Amino acid sequence: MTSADQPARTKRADHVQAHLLARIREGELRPGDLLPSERELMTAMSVGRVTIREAMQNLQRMGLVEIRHGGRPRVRQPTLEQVIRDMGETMRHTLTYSGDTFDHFKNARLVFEKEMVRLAALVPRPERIQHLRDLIGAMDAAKVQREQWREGSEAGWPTGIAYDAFLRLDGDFHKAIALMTGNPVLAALCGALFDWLAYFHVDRVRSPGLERLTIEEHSRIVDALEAGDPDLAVGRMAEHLNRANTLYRQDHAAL
Amino acid sequence: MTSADQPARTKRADHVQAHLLARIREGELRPGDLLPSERELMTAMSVGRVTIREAMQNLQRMGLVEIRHGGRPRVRQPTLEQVIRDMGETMRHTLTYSGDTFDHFKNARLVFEKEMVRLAALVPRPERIQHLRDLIGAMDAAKVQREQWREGSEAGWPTGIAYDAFLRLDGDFHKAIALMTGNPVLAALCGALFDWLAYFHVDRVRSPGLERLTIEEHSRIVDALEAGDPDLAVGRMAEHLNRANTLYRQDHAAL
DNA sequence: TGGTCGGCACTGGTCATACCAGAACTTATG
DNA sequence: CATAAGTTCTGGTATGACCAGTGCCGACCA
Repeated sequence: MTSADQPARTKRADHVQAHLLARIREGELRPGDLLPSERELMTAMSVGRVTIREAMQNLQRMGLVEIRHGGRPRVRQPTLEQVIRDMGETMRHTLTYSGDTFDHFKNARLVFEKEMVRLAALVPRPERIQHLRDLIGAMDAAKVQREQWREGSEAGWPTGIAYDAFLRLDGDFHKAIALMTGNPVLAALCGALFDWLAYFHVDRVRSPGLERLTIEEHSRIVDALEAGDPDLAVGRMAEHLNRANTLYRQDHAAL
Repeated sequence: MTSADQPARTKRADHVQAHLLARIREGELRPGDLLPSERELMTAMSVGRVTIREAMQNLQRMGLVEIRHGGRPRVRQPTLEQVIRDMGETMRHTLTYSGDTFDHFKNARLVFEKEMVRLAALVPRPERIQHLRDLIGAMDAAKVQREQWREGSEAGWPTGIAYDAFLRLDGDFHKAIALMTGNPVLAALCGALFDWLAYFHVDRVRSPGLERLTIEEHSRIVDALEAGDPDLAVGRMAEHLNRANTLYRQDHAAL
């Protein structure tokens, strides 16, 4: 794909995109710099403005530039986390309409999280353990807030996730465990998996008392980590996720 | 992100995109169906054609529709593999210019592959083993071809990977191991990791005799799998990848 | 009759121009 | 000197025209 093959006679936009990409690659345009305006690029490259726009939007979707109405485009340093997060929408749709992919995806996350907690148990640094406990404490505080929401609205669903603190902290917890491996890529992936699946989580509005259970399970995982017992930690993580896996809703629409 | 929040005052294109997305979600438009032409949608939704185009191109980037010059857009069923593959370009750039992310990424793959081979060793089904051996046999055959290429051109590099058979088979091998877990998501991820890193692989033009070494290592991994010895398999996979990890070139451009 | 070849209609791709809307810079004003 | 008003940048959209591939269908030929 993206073939920079010469015979690509079609799609001037791709040519423009490749040109700008090259200028960024070469370091001529560096993160934070402002790119020329569409009109400037238009005349400079002898193409129409729509062509420039198409190329720019591609670059924006790649996370390489940032476009704001009224201001000039800015070169951006793409982060793995950023890139992964931008897939969210697509991933959601794919998971929703790919049949058994959803289950395989949940299992893949299970495999992943088990390995994360296993590696984390091998190096139970005290301050990391304390961080995890702090997160659990925060979840305990957030529990109340969510219970209040519970009696409120039935939630206007799938139009985006109204991120409540509890859910966010839940994700942070798992991410923090992955971060104990010392590898931010693994942590980013862990966070992404959580976010993608969180969209299908239904426990936010049902299952009262579930927060307490989640907190307990988290605590026991931390205990295992602190004890430096990988197998125990893996087992408890597996329990935790397997229980949670029953709380996803898989709404296939006429498929 | 993607916030379907109401206060999204700007960007009619986003509205159009959301509308089309909804029609696909609802099942009104199903994979394989032809969408209305840009001009039809334009009049139907009372917006300019550029707006329609922007929305459609976003959907295309998401892998939800397929646009061909001269024909009507077609709804496409996005595959996890497809989605992951489309990230290739972006991922390449990110890995190239994110400093130590590259090393973390390699380590993440190491963690991942080790777990894959561990799981695979737990269920050493004979036909799977045979499949792996077949792949190794094919690599042996492809070895010659690549050695011929070696004396040829120095390779016009980074303009896309001229996929030689050996490299492809190498990726297939790792993917096949991941597939032994029975989870296609893991296999897809495995293949993606390989492809992304293959871009930085330099052993295609140097290190004569390296193919033989690769084949040997693969064989020994299969032996361990056949023996149903997870720890041994993991160890051999780790050796294999650690050796290979020295053969990536990390060309930071003026950063 | 059957197959091929041409042309027409339809589609996306691009251009040019004009205008709207948000951001930023400049200037006048208290 | 600070703030507010206004000018002039920027991207976002509409319109109409034309170019360039695709596909359909009918005419022509063997």
